[in-house]
Order: sequence, then structure tokens, then C-alpha cells
Amino acid sequence: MADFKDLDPLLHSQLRLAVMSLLVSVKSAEFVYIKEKTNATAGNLSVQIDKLSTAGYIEVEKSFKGKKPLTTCKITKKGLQAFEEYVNALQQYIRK
Amino acid sequence: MADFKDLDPLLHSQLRLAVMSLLVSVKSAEFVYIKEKTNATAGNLSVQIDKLSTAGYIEVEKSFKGKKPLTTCKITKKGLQAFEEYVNALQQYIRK
DNA sequence: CATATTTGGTTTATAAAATAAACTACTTTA
DNA sequence: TAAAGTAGTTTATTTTATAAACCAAATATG
Repeated sequence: MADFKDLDPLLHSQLRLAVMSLLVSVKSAEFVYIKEKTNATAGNLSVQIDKLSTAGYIEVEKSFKGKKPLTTCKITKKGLQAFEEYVNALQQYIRK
Repeated sequence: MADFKDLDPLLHSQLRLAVMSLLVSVKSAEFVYIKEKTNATAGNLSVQIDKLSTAGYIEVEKSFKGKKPLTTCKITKKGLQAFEEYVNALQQYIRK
């Protein structure tokens, strides 16, 4: 049996993984939408989005919807690759 | 799309998950063996094994191999169930 | 009209987790 | 008999995650 590959710690977090999971399928999503889908608090989500953004895994665009702030996220190529590698590494842990 | 199910925080840890993953397949393993397979430090492993044991996910038996201490771990029914649930919940996050 | 309340967040503080370092107890080897 | 190794545990430190507090603007309410 091969040794366990390290799991990207940036992705091995429930909330960040959920965010990435969403972004993989929808390609672009608003803060509020992500917040609802993930059941996260705004504060927590804000922090985790920041981390993903700093890592270059997602792109964050701040604009306005009418007069309200609007934060839109989309996954980057780097993020997609990291996600795929994470999933591959993880398979080793969870296949019975 | 259904909301994301919570991931058992006890299992959502690289080292603890690796330990459980090992125990699922081998059914019983020694401390040193687990340590080598997971590349963990003894201290870290000791702590994480303790947590899994306290949760009732594994059973820990302390004996002696000759004159050296021997810690043997095996997964419990509860642990196996938790592992399976974790894997199921996780699927939702990682299917593309 | 003024004052709550809601929206869409960010910042900061606290709690929990992971990890590393130090230590224990004993054994083996030189 | 001193040094080094084995098999761990305990404690301290660092990192993370989460919650609580806050902010600015908009909208609703009496």
C-alpha cells in the first residue's frame, strides 16, 4: 500500500471545500448564494473566501447590485487543479 | 442540489482519517506500524489515537511485546459506521 | 421624519485543533 | 556504566476555525 498523500490543508476544511465544490459546478457565484448553500455565517465565509482568494484558488470581484455590495466568486484554473488533486489524494483515504 | 451535510470533525482530520482508513482495511494495527504508514510523529499520533479512542471509534490495547510497550488499535463498530457516514457525506463535496 | 431593522459584508476576539518539542520509562548496545 | 534507541505520553506552541462584534448603506415602520 502506498503511503498517504498529504491533503492540501487549504482544501481540507469543510467550508472551504464546500465553497470550491460549489464553484466547480457553477463557475460563478455570489457571496449570499454561497452563504445560503453552505449554511455558513457571513463572517466565517468572508474569512474563508479570503484564504481561497489569497491562494489564487478563486477570483473575487466586488461590485454593486443596485446599491448593495455584491461579491462574486469564480474558481481559477489553479483552484480547479488543486481541487482535482485534493480529490485524487482523498480517494486513497476513503476507498474501503 | 441538497445542502452540504456536516463532516464529522473527528474524522475530518488528515491524520485521524488516515488512521481510520488503515484500520478499516487491516482491522488491527500496532502503534509503530500506523506511525510509519501515516508518517506521523509519535506525539501527534498518540494524541489523535486518544481522541479516536475517547470517541469510541477505536479500541486501544496496551500490552508488551517482549519488554517493550505495545499499543494495538482496532476499529469499533461505531467507528466503522462513522467512517462510512463520513465517506458518504464527503461524496457530495467531491463529485464534480 | 426619525429610528429600527435588514442587507452585505469585514474585522477582531475566542475556542478548538494540529503539531512540535520536551519528557518519561525502560532497553539495548558499546 | 554511559550513550543511544524504542515506544510512547505530556505539555507548550502555532495554526485554524468559528463566533461575536462591528460598519456602512438601504429599507421599512410607527
